[in-house]
Amino acid sequence: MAGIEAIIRPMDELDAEIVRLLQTDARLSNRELARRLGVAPSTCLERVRALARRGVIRGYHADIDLQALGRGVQALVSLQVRPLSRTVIDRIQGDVAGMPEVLSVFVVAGGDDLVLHVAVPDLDHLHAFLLERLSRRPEIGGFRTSVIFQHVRSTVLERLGDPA
Amino acid sequence: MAGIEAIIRPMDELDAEIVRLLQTDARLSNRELARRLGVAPSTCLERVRALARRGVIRGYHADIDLQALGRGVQALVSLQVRPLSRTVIDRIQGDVAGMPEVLSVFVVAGGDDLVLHVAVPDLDHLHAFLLERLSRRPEIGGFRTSVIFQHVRSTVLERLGDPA
DNA sequence: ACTGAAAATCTACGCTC
DNA sequence: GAGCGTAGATTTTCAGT
Repeated sequence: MAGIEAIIRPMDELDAEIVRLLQTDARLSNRELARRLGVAPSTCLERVRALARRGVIRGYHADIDLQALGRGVQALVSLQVRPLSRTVIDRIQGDVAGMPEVLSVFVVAGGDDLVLHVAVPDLDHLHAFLLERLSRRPEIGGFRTSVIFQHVRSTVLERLGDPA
Repeated sequence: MAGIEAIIRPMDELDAEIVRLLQTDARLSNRELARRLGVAPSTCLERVRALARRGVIRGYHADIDLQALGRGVQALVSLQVRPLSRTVIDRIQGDVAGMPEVLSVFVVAGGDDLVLHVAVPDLDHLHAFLLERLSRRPEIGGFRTSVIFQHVRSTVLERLGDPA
């Protein structure tokens, strides 16, 4: 089972290449995109729109340097939630996702229930965040913090598995 | 200490607003961007270019639905590296970052040394990845896998801390 | 930082296969 | 139905101020 989108409308080679190129540079002009694909601009435009309509392309975002935002210190915070219920998880998740320090929230299975990726100005701010924003919440059982030395994201995501 | 960029060239309110808007929609036309900021398009264009030149804007990327790529199953994999040396960490990090299953790699302090964020077609593929790509490596001491039920990313990152 | 004008691009639409 | 070419509208871009 590989996602319902693949059923509604399979992505052909042209779509895949568009997705690849726009992951690398979302500001490529439609004209340039068409040139690289070897198709007419009008064709390319329609493809890109269809991909957005189908939800394959979810948006276009500028990638900002965290240092420049004064947030050079990053950490992963793993935490347990109790009681572990849908309601409590959802509430905490919503709350933490809204905190400015938080880049992303993972709801996970296993020893931990939530993992937060946070970015703050310095270690003092990290400490304050942990003590004042997390420790105080009674639904949070305990947490473990790992400071991040380095973070590498892969630039282009390709389709994986069963090639239709 | 809030990042060297802030020293080289402080970001003013206009820059901050550009960064905010382009994080939300990287495909905003320069014209529209200028309109929302209340400045001339030429001014806006120069600001955007300067932000890219300074490295504040690191790039523009299309956000692709993982389901559509046939990668609906995500997990966090925490692992220990041994012997824990710069050389070994760097090599493993480079290797795993190149694996198609891996979305991102965190080098961390604490109980674990590396945390991988992976996305695969299904649980079988996840299992195979763990056994065939990770278990076999002698430098990897052990690992713990947490399947991800939900992942929320914050859409716009703001500057934090000491407002100059 | 703005104005204006030339060059490039976007995109709607009718056409062909 | 999918892709193409054209033409009119829009945008980008760079002088000069």
